[in-house]
Amino acid sequence: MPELPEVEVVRRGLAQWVVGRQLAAAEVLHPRAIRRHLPGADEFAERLKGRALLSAERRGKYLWLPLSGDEEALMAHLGMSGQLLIVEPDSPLEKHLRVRMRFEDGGPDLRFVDQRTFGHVMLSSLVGGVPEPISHIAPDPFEEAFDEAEFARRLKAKRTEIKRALLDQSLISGVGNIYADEALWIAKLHWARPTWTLTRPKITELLTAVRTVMAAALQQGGTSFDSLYVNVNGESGYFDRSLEAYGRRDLPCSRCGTPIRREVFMNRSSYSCPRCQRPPR
DNA sequence: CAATACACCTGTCAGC
DNA sequence: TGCTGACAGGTGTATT
Repeated sequence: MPELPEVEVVRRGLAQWVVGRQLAAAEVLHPRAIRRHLPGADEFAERLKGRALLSAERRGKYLWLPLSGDEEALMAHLGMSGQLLIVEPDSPLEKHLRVRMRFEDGGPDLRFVDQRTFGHVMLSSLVGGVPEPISHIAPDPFEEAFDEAEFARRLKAKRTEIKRALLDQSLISGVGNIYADEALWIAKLHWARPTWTLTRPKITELLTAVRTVMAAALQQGGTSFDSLYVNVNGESGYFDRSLEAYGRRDLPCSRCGTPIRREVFMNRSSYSCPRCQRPPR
């Protein structure tokens, strides 16, 4: 479940179902799932044993659960197809189960399931409350720490296109391919618009669009085109019905009726309205 | 330094 | 029916 709204849906599920509980055992079923945990699977499992999960935190698309004891956390990134599921301990093992965590209370497992294995989990120290491996990730636009003036300054200093900048997690985190296209559609900006030509008011408008579309998506439980994108209980979100650009090739723009076009940019799809979002000269 | 191309995976679907 | 190629919500690393 990848972009910010979908990850936030998962964070809320974790806060409800695993925070406050004590881990009994962790089992790594696929080494690739912990490839960023350099000490390896045995150390990962040993270090988790007996630790309590204190809270559920998120920055952009990264999740972490601070642990009792030392200043460290269980961190997760869902990649393209990762899921964190809460399931009864006796329920059948999922086909793509990568890491299984069991609890002292005998209650539901926390399972990391990931078809494509682009996601990962690891243990990491906390630096200023944030996992050390994501110190290079910028705050997301819902955080107190997000500095709009700083974002605007860095954006204008770039020599690249606006969509590439929106997807740059070191500039602003949490935005992915769907919500980048949706926010650009709302702000009537073409994906190729050079960052340095944007005025400060237009940048503010774009940021408002990013926050608006992500907040709306969160209210609908996120965007789910298929069963890969589900909350901790396996349920889909409904925001796909509200998308204005993404995935709507040849369908009429809701503002002007012009068919939405699909173009390839950065080796992935970009959807936009040819009339509302004029390409730069 | 900054910007870009590519690799990393499994699965589904359209077209032949 | 296969088979092939395109495509899928992301990001770390290597290369310019």
